[in-house]
Amino acid sequence: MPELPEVETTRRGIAPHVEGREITEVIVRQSRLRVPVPEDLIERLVGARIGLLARRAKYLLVPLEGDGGTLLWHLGMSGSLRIARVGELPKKHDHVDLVLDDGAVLRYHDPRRFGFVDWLAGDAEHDSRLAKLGPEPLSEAFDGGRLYELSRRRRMAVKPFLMDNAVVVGVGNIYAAEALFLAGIDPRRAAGRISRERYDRLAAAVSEVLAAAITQGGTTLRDFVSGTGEPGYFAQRLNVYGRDGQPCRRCGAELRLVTLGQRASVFCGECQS
DNA sequence: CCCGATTCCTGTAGGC
DNA sequence: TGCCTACAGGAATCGG
Repeated sequence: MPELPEVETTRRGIAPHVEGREITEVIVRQSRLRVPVPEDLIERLVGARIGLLARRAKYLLVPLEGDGGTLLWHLGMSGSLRIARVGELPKKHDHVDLVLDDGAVLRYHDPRRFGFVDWLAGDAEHDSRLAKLGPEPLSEAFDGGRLYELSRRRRMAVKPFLMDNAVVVGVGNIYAAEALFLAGIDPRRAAGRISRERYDRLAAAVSEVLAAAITQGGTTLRDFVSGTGEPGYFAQRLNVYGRDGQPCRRCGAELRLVTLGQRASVFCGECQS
């Protein structure tokens, strides 16, 4: 399931194949995604040239040179973008193709259709979905002080607090669980009752786990593959996510499973307090 | 304002 | 073997 490291891995994988290329054809096989594919997407894209790819939170930004606007792409939880070739037959759930002028095809696959591709006029930063996002977790704007200040007098559990995109972006269920384990914090603790020192450790753990996951090419649980088709290897490094009932890698205690904010949350009752 | 519940969707796993 | 159900989850939206 694509979180920030998987989106970044995708961006890096496809960028060399699409940047500077002209879009010659657009094929939409399924327009009913999380956000419907814009009806005028094809006419807006054909003939446009792709600029430098960017990422904001879990959104992939595909700028179109000149006044061509920007594609805002979200992979949802089962989406992937990969490079195919013209003539390669689409598989089930291959919803959108961007055919490029060198015969490459940027192909969007998404069984659960929680993702979407939308078109924005002009600068993406003004889009309402992006405007209210918190800082990037790997930027200097994100630190323990921010977590501490925003959490005062808030009673919600720290794990859903950490997954709030207004607090910090790109931290989904997998990496929230992993960061809390690394920081030794019980995911059930009220966000407003955690000390500044512990939030410093948590912010460092978030940055550490995300950077490590990007280095490993993301986490492949079932079917995530990068833009060039390789799986990610971070799954082997997971300490708690998906490991309930198994022994803690640090102390050997049996990992526990609770539900927080409607999300499965695994933690070690000994190492996290 | 805060926060929990609901919704979208389909592949997979587990029970019987 | 096959049918059925529960579950996975990002983020918008709704309601208390």
